[in-house]
Amino acid sequence: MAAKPGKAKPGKTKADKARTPQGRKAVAGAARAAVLRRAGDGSTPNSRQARGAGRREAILAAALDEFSERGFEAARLDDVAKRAGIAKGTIYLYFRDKDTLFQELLRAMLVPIIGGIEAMGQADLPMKQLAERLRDIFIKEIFETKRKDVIRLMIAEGRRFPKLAEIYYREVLSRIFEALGAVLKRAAARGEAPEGLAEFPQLIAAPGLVAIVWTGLFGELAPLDVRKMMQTHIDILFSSRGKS
Amino acid sequence: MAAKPGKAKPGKTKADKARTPQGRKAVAGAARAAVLRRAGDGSTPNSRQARGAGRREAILAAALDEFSERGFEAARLDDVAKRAGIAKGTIYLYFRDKDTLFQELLRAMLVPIIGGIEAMGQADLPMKQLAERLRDIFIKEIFETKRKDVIRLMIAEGRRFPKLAEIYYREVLSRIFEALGAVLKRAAARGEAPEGLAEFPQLIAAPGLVAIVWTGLFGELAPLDVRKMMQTHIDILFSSRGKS
DNA sequence: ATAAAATGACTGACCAGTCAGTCATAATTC
DNA sequence: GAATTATGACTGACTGGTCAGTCATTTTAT
Repeated sequence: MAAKPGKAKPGKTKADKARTPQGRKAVAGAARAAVLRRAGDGSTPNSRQARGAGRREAILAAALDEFSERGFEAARLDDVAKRAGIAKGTIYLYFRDKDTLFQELLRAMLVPIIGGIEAMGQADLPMKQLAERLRDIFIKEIFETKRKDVIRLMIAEGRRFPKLAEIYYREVLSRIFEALGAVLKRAAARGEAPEGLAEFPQLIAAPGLVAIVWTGLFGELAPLDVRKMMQTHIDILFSSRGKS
Repeated sequence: MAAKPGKAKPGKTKADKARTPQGRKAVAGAARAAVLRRAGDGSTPNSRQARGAGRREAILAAALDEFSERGFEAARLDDVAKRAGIAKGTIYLYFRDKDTLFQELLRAMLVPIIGGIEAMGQADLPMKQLAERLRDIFIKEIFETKRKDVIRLMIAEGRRFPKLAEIYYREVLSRIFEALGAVLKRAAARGEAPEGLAEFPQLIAAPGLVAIVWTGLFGELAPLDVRKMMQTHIDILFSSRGKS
């Protein structure tokens, strides 16, 4: 958060040229070649656009790793650049500043979550099976991917990005919980879900939150069998005598 | 860096006196007077000792506010000092560095939690009542106090302070969950708690975690009736047909 | 040849931690 | 008990290092 442009005047440039360090040129050139090879290694005789798109992806991926390893404040953009195999300045061709990079990262990772889940509200499965499928999706699509790190980031830093929290709530959570609430209400009418649960869909999601927070803090210290925990939870909520 | 007097020797003092900057003296004096007035404003004709004790407290209180408002990295010790009504240097008389201050703060706030809870394992109440009492303790002693902010801090920053996470796990969580597990096992034997729950006491605590995280992120946006949510949870876990 | 993209040295703000100096209080002396 | 000296809690200007963001220059694509 420092913006003190000042604006250097154009004009005196000629005089400076002599100062350019030469020794470095060769080295830098080599490193650069490697980078470019990497960027284009897929196959396409990389057009500008293709490369540009790739860059964005690379930056976001690197940023995710750095941010989730050190947190927003402690993460250094130099490291993000290094990890992405580019120079720091390049980041600024794709993102206005550190804040923007962070927010676009979370937004891009979090919003797509609804897709899969919202659709599920439609299928009219028995509640327990639906819950089990939900659990599988959670484990496969969130817990075992980097999305869990994104959620961790949201939890850890969300407070200082209220706009981000709002987006996440509006575009993701409120929709998921609304769908869940509807499903739960129907299930309760059929006697497949406890009364009152529909009002607090958070209680369905709670073990997921526990899983993410616990493994983040005590993962090595005291591993948690997440699938089993969630199964236990489901059995308690949706069947007096669970089958499996 | 310069001379290293450690305690100026008596003798040459006279000569130096002239060098003392004057312009500052008056200003500094005034500021100081204000500080001292504030420090002693309670009533005690502040003795050295009494003041010293108060300072530590004041620093910890200020640090809690700053840390939980901005996070560990972004919090500035100058602001902590300002909030505590002291100078930055003073912090270093009581804490080695920023890390230490942070860790001692969390440790001091978190460890005492066990006291109340562990005792409860003894009383042999019906499970549901025990759960309700637990919920009341949580709401009164954690959720409605600054301890919830401390837990939030632990969640947000704990990953980068593994030693702290370990202490928290060993000295607090493992004990609480062990006690809870035992209670749940007995309750299950009496038919008052679902089988399997004893293995995952985290499931009892889950709504508490939800409460803390939710209110931190979406508190203003979508308030959550924490007590009601927890009651719903208890009713589902511990009675087929809840009474209230 | 020209434009667009990328680079990385550089700048300036920022902040943890230091330390020489101050001064209220305590200890000692007369 | 008044005057003198010693103590150490407290201060805040300062240092050294860090890092977000800029921009003149170089590289690449067309």
